Amino acid sequence: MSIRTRFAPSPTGYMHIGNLRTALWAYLIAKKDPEGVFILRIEDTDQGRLVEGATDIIYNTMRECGLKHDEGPDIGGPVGPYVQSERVRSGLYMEYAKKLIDLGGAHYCFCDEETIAKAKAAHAGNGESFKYDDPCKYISKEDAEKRIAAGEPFVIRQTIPAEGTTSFDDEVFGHIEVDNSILDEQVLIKSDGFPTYNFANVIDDHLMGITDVVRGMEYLSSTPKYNLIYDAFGWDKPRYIHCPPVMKDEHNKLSKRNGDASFQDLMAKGYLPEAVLNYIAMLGWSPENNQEIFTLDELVQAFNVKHIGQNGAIFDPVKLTSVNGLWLRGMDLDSYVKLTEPYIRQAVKGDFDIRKIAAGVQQRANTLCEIPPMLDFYDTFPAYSNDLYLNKKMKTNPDVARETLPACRAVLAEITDWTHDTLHERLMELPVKLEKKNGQVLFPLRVAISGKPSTPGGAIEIAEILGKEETLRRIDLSIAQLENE
RNA sequence: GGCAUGUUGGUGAAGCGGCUUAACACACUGCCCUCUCAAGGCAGCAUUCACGGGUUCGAAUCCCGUACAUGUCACCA
Repeated sequence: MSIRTRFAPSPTGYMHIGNLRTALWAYLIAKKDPEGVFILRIEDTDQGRLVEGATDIIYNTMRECGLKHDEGPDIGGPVGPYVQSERVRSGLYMEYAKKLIDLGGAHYCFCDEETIAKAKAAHAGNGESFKYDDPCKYISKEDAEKRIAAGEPFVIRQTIPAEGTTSFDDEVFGHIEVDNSILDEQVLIKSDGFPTYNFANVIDDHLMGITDVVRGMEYLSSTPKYNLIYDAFGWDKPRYIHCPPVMKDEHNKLSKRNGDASFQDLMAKGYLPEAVLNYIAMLGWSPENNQEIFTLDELVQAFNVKHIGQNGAIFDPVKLTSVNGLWLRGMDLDSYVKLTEPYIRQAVKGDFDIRKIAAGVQQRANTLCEIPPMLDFYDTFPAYSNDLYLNKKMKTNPDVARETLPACRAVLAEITDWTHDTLHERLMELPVKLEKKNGQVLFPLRVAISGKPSTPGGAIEIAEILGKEETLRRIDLSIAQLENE
């Protein structure tokens, strides 16, 4: 049987990184099987928490990442609808809930919240798990139905066997076993007629033929309850892959509430979707070899549930930045130019060769946002201090500059073929002639035409891009500044 | 508080009884290269795997206890 996985987010806000990673892993697990199907399902049974536009964010993020689903609300599929609120309307969950009541796996409950809260308060601090002993369990079905017909509000709760244990084998955490006595008789159908996550999720996973349930480990301890439902219906249970959390630091999970990085934020900060995906795939998972950079397709090939770890992984923006830089540097120049031109143009409005500027920046920028600040000296020659000529390693200082700069100027003024090769050839004659080191000639030149302590490119590259006229103009200004000191 | 799960360096982590005086990557430090900064190359960076006990000829790897952390105990997902 081919693998079917699903990503089932609630449209309650932005897509955070932990969520995205769950989606990615679910995708990888499905796609590892050539016949595998990856499904997108929207879980919007909590009408009160819906956030407008949240569904679009989910679609957009998935699309930007290249996580294409095979079935989902927007593209349909054989087991739709793929939005839970639409399924509610067909009465589907209620129907299954009633069936479950007949099978002894659930019961009607008329207790109000106050009663339950009181029972809980009375129990507090006695050293045991609280479990509400629902008196409604003992109401006969006939009586219950009479009360419902009379208009009394009700919920449907799961009925859990008082004794015994329930266990399952998680693909990541191994064998998990709990006493039924501590399992909560959770609400399956709310008083508004909507199912809870706990119920809708089980029903839909079964109806949609999900073979591998991939979700956060916060569900680990409630999984036995879900299995009890599968068992009551006599359904096959899926494989479970519970994912360890993605943490912000040692103590806190990444969460949107704290304003932690969402996928959108990372895009705005100049990261590539491919790099983000690449990085988060490895939060809690590691490949069998030492490969670090993976395309999505390579991830599909390399991914293996057996190598998912059990402990929470801290999201490290520094490492992400490094991975992003590797991606950026690995691009061919054409694609790089296309990608970065808007960023370059933020800083460079003048008529310069964008391609050459891009080439200089490619080996240096780790994120797209680092690009503009590197390039601010092209349009306007910045004010700078003569102290910039002082560099111990290069053995340069303002005096050296006073000596070499005029020589550079003279050589450059004569060049008619303003190309990288010619500039290189002619400029490299100078150190020999002046009996200086290369750095003593080229370092001051670079400072003199850029006005910056560091630049994306050396003197020759920058001079080439600036053009002859502007280069000479800047040298003249710099020589004048040196003499006025 | 009950229950569940986890604990390898600053970070991600490999390892799952001997090949480990713990791989790899990021970060950091130093050196090399070099027209700056990067990139690249090389080297250094846990004598030790939360702690305590046990099993074993042998343990990061198995068992028990302690501590700590996270999750869960909602008509939220």
